[in-house]
Order: sequence, then C-alpha cells, then structure tokens
Amino acid sequence: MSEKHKNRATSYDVAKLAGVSQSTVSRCFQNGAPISGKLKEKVEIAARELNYQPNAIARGLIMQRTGLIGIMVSPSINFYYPEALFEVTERLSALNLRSLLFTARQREDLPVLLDQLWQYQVDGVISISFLEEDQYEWLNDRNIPVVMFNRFLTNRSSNSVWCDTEPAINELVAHLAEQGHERVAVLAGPETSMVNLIRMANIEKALEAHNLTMVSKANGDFLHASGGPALREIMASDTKPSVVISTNDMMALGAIDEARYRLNMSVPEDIAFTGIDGINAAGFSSYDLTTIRQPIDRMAEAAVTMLAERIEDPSLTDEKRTFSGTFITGESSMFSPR
Amino acid sequence: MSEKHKNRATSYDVAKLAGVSQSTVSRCFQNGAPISGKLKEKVEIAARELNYQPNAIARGLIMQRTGLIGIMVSPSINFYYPEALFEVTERLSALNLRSLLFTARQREDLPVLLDQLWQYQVDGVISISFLEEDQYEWLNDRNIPVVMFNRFLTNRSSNSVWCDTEPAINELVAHLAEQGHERVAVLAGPETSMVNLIRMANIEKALEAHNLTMVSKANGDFLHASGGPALREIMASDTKPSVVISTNDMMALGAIDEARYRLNMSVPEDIAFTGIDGINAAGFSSYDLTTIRQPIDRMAEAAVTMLAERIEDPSLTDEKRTFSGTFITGESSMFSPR
DNA sequence: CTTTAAATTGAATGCGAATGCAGTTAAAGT
DNA sequence: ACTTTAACTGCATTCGCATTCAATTTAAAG
Repeated sequence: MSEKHKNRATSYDVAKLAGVSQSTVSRCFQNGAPISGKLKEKVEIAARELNYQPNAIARGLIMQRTGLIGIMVSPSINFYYPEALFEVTERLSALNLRSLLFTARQREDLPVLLDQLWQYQVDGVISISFLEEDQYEWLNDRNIPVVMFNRFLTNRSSNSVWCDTEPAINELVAHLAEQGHERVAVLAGPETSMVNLIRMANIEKALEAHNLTMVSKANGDFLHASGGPALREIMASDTKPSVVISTNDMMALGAIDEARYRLNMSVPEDIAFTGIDGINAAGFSSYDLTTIRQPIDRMAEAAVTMLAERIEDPSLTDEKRTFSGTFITGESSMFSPR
Repeated sequence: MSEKHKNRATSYDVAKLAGVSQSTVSRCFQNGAPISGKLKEKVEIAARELNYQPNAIARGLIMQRTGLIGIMVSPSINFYYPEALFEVTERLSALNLRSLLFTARQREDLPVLLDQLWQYQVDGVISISFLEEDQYEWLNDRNIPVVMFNRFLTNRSSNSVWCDTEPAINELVAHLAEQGHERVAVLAGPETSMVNLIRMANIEKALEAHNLTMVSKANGDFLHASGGPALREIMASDTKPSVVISTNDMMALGAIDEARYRLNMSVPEDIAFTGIDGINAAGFSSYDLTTIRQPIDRMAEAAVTMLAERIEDPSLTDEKRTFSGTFITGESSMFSPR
C-alpha cells in the first residue's frame, strides 16, 4: 500500500529544465501552435531528457476531448466480432484515437456499461452489432456521437454502417436454384436480432422469386454451438432439405460439423450449406463455405471516418452508409445428387 | 466545427441543486467517505435529476489513478488472441478497470504505442503474447506495472502468467507413440518466438524420451494461412511423417485443411495432427484436434489479479504464475494404418 | 536607423473532482 | 444540562496542461 511518489515529469519540469515557460512547453506538443524553432529544440531536448510525454488525462480535462472511443462488442465466440474489433481499432489508431473496450453478454449489463462510457468522457462510441434503440437514445441525449457497426435502427435515424446483403442473397438463392436445389431449410439467428430478421426477409423474398420453398426453419444464437442442435431440429421435420441457408457463418460452421460428424452426412453431397458474413474461418477448406462477405475493412474505415466527422461537427445529421455484401461461392453448396 | 457547449453537469451543478458543497457531492460518489444519509440522499436525487456521473478524467487527474489498463495484443487472425482479450477484459471490468486496447502488427509500431500508453496514464499493462524485454524495461523504468500473458522473459524476472505445456506435451507424445506413430514432423512457429522455442524444446525432449524421431520440420507464423505451405514443405522431404505436431492450433488447422483438400490425404488415417493452445475452433468437429488446452479463463483471472496487486502495491516483486496445459484427445491424432 | 506590423512568449486562469484542515453539529458520557 | 468526542461539512487548494491576453522580441518596411 506504499504511496510511492511517481516521479513523472510534467510540463513545468520540462519548462524549468529548458528555461522557458510552461506555456511554451505546452505549445511544443501541439501542431499549429506558434513557437520559434530555437525554443522548440531546447524544449524537445529537455523533454527527451526527462522522458516527458504530455499527460493525456490532463489534456483531456482541459480540452474537453479525450481521444477515447468507446467500443461496445459482445465477447461471444463469433469470429465476426474480433475481426471487426481489430479493424476498427487499427483505423482509430491511425486517427490518433484509442479504443476503450467494453464487453457485455447480457442486456442487464448495459446500463452500467453506459455509465462507464459517460464517466470516461469518450468522444464517441462505435457499437459492433450491439446497441438497441434505447441505448442509442441514451447516448444521443448526452451528445455522444455513436456509430453502429453492422446494425441500424428502424424507428429512428442513426449513424450506421451497414452491409446490405439483399442482392447477394438473391445471387446466392439463384445459385442454389441453378444447382438444382429444391428443398431449402433456414437456420436463423435469434428472433430478437434485427440483423437476423432482415436477412430472413431477404431470404424469404429471394426464395419466392426463385420458386423455392422453405421446408423448415430453426433458430440458433449466431454461435457455433447452436448450429448443431438447430440442424437436428431441421432434420427432424418431415421434409428433409437439400440445402440449409444459415443467417450467419458461425452457425453454418456448427451445422456443417454436426452434419458431417454426428449425422454422418456428406457436405455438400447429402446436404449443402450457406452462410452470411464471410468470416475468415468460412474460407478454411474444411468448410469452404458459400457465403456473403461483408467488406469489414471498408466498413471499419467508414465507421471510423463517420464517427470522426461527427465528433468534429456534432451538428451533422445521422447518416447510414451501406455497403454491398459479395457473394462467395464455396464447395459447401455444390449440389451433386447421389 | 461548432463549439457547442456541452451541458454536462458537474459536481458543482449537483451541489447547487442539492444545496450542499461540491465536496459533499464528491464524497457521495466514493465508498468510504464520511457522509450523512440525509445529505447523501439529497445529492443522489439531484445527481439523478441532472444525469450526473463523476468525470473519470478529472478524477484520474487528481487521484493519479485512471482505472485504465493498457492491453497490448496482435490483431492477427489467431483465435487465441481474441479469446484471451475478451477473458481479460471481462475480468478487468469486474474490478472496475477498463481496457484501453492497443494493437500492433510490427515491431516498428511499438515505440509509438508505448508513448500512447505513457500519455494515457494507464495504471498497468497486460500484454497478450506480445512484449519483448526492451519494452518491458521501458515500462518498468516508468513504474508501470506489466503482466505478460502467455509469455515471460528469460533474461530478467517479469510478472507473467504462463502455461507450462511440458507435461502435457509428454502425454501427447506418449499418446502418439501408443497410437503407433513412428515418423513425426514438427510444424513450428517463428524462430524468433519464445513460445515456439519452448514448445519446440519440450517436443524434442519428449520425442527423445519416447524414442521417436523428428523426420522433418518446417516453420510457419502461427497463423492458419501458414499451415498449408509448411505442410507442403514437410511432405516434400524424403521421409513422410505419420503425424505432424504443430506448435500451435491455428497452424494445425491450416495444415489439416491443406492435407485433406489440397493433398487429398485423409486425416488422421493418412496423416495425423496435433496442436497446442486449445482454442475454441480446435474443438470444432471438422478438426477435432488433439491439442493441449491452456486454461485461458484461469490465466486471465490470474493476470488481472496479479496486475491489480501490483497497482495497489508497486513494491511487490515480479512473479511468474504457471498453469498447466491439459492434454485433450481428438480424432485428429488417432492412428488407423491403412 | 527608425517605425510598424507580425511573430513569440509568459503570466494567469480554468477544466472537474478529491482531500487536508478547520469549523459545525450531533451523539455519548457523566 | 454540560463536557468530551465523534461524525460531518465546507473552504480552499491541487492535479497537468491549454489558452487568453498583455508584454516583448523580431522582422519587414520606409
């Protein structure tokens, strides 16, 4: 419990050593500040001598700008999340912004989490597949810019980066029809997930357009572990599907594993699978999943840019930037009737 | 560029509304502070009215304690990282500490990254499979407690949480010997990685103890994509192995994919595989990888606890907490000679 | 070599909350 | 009821840095 005095140099220490005022030291560490080359050099030498770096906390207090961006993400093992998280963090870093990471598994944790964000004076928030309307309002009321990644709100405008999968889902279904598939099952996510609902709607529409019928449906939770049980549910119905369209990749992977190693079916010969998201693992040869890839890198870029703009100019109105998913063909959906 | 005045309530605002002094408001938001129930209630009502939450930045400045923990991790797609990251973040959160996330791909980015940590007055650092000695020294010189996760230093003491895989590697090799494997190849990580070197040493020792010979070796970079090429290298040598021991799971997954879908070999009939780490994906049925599981959850718990202790009492000496890896048998290593 | 404008520099102030210290008030003791 | 003591409260100060404003220096112009 020793309260050892941290001998961290402050701008005053540097000023004293360099023989200038604290103001001058401060100006040395900003870009547009007026300062002569001579003094600047003296200060820099002194600063290096003392291992001085400006205190971002003090700066945050006076500037009313912390450089902290709250990132909200689920810690569940859906590989999509860390991919998005890391992309976003790298983009933020390039703009000299930092990720303050918040994870929550349950809705109940959100109020506390939001209070934390509020306490830490984050300049903005990026929510990865996460926020709901009331939390968005909460942040909005407090003038904290928010950008939603892979989600948007239906009842109100919101800053969001979204991947429209409708055209690609059409391609995907067209591809399935072309392959000769006739009996389609859908492996859906949670009924409460907007992402799931939208994808479901897209799928239903596309199926109809191609005269394909959905023979059965089961819900999972978007994670690998739920793919297997959901598939069993699907296989328990009267009409067996020739292909299972999953509303995300993780569940598709789980379902493929179940089909091959529990139900002893061949994929895609006995049953084909498709996913949505285009996560890294979907491309692993063991799965070689037919899927719809989200351009996560460009979406992250857009999210960060959009957030930075909102921070600079809070009067900007909400904006929704939409990217297109890319249909990716994999072996998992090739139909080879036995 | 509108400099809109943020109407965020301060403790003074709350004080005025509640008819008390700022000090009193401040004391309401600390645990052990002396305050009467009557005033506390008045303050709480006023605070709620104004949406007041203490400014963590200002508090950090005066308290010399920010509650920020710098997390250093690589953004590479090695599923081990996000698993560790999320576990650590959740544990930190339970102690009311927050993760300030820093990622770096190359060594060159580290100096800038460290300066950032220093500027943000982080109370401590958890480095996930990341830091090297000079950076550790750098942080140590500045009295910033550091805990290394899944790594430790050889030339000096360090706070670290480590998973000893030696006994489990022995079990693993014993298992291989028992299965009748005779020709072992090793799929190693980068030569510069200490984790890799240690695992290699363990493997070599265990092989010797069981009279097994390493027929070939190839190096990857611990990522999925490098597993395939490394396997090709291994298969190009004169003596073909009956099993490939990989020094981590990700590469093993990549190698399995290559073997099955490029080299048209059956796993494990034609060639068996083992990994180390016990990541979630290793358990997917498509791989069902024989591996050595790190108790990531307990390690995260230990890392966070250790760091918190170091923050409380900087005089504590460096400590290395070692956990044992658990040998997990999967189908990937079952020998069934054809 | 002045005169005047432009470029720097430094003193002082404030961001929002925690805390030592001194002044009050309530509780406990006699 | 009157001390003595404990429990609260509020004032004033402080954390480290950015910034306004006035003072000073330097450069450009005449």
